[in-house]
Amino acid sequence: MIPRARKIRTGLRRSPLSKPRRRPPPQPKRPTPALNALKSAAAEDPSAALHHLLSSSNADYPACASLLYRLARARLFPELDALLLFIRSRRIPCSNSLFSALICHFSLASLPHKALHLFYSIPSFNCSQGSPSLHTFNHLLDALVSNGCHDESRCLLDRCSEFGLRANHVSYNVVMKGRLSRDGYDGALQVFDQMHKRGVSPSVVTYNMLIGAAGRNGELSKAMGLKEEMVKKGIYPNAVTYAILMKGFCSSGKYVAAKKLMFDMEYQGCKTQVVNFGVLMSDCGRRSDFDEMKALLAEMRLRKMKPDDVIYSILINYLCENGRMDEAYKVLVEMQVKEGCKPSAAVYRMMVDGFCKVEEFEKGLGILNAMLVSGHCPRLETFGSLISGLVNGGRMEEVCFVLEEMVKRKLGLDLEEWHSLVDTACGKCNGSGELFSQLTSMVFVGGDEG
DNA sequence: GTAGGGTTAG
Repeated sequence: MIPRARKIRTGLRRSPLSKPRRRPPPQPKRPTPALNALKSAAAEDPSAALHHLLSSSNADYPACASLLYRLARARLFPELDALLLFIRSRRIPCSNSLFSALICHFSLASLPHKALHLFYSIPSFNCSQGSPSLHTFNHLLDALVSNGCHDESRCLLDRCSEFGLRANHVSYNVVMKGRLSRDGYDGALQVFDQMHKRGVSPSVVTYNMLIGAAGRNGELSKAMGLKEEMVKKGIYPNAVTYAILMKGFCSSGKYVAAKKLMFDMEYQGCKTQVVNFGVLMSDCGRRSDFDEMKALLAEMRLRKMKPDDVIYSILINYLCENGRMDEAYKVLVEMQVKEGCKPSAAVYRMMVDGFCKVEEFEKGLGILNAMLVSGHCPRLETFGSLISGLVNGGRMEEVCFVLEEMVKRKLGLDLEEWHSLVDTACGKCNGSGELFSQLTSMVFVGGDEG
């Protein structure tokens, strides 16, 4: 498991086929000390990098954009606001894709109104198109819908002409997703009708959402009927459509029918993809049918399909849930060696939690180490269960290692967790003062624990 | 950009 530095997205990558641009003025060969300071600060602390940038004279788009992304990822929103004000006042040119990316970050941080505010302020920036693009608009709709602002999203959809935009199928699909989550199938159907009245054609995604809703309601013939309807309209089901249908069958306990559909789809002119196997694998996992899971993997190999990281994470997840940690570990190694799949944070989490569950805390610690080295950060709960396990086993050196890693990541235990940790440690070692002081010397890092 | 197997998000 080789650690790899995470790439910083600058939004500046150009295709080799894109037109050559005017050559920029020659740059000095050696970076200035100020630039060096900025670079090293940016590598460590985006907030420090901001202060350097605001006081530097050569703040250009690349520097600003990469710092904006870093601040957004670190969720340092006050700093991000300051940088946006700076970019606006300096008339630094910026692209619509930058605004889209920031809107997505605001959405993930549950700040839909911040996303809305940024969208409205786009014309005040030196933005390449001068106004928001349909892409940016659709991202904003999604930010609202994903955060439960259904009425705002519908309102905005009706007002798109004010921004010089014409809503497309994606805009309606996003709003339909919102209605589906709030009002179910019938609500979604209202958006579907509205779409039709306004002359926007449904897409395969539109139908996939309706089919999914029908399947979740257990209305399998309705789901199949929708598939026929789309074909009649010349909208062709894709592998995702079949995956959604198969999932419907599985959730009604019809695994065999789902599997048959996976074979039938090929005859209906749609190539089976990994996602279709994923549906079957998950259903087998829920029923702890590991033999069938193995058979599915063999079938994939027979078809020369490469199991991806998700397929492996399904398998590992259920092996861990069933306490079959030796097998899970084998699969973890196999996915990396045989397929070159990099385990995701989720897979590492499953493995650490799985080892904790069977009380093999040292093996859990080994996985945690690999996880940290590969640049993933465990959840607080994962850290917690590992620590309490190690404390129970009296492995204080390891506990301190884990606590130090938490401190590095500004993760803190709350007061209650500290109490239980200290209680356990003292209980284990008859109130050993040394252990107690080792533990309490760790800094409180949550900020307001007192 | 929106749907989809795993999920902490990407």
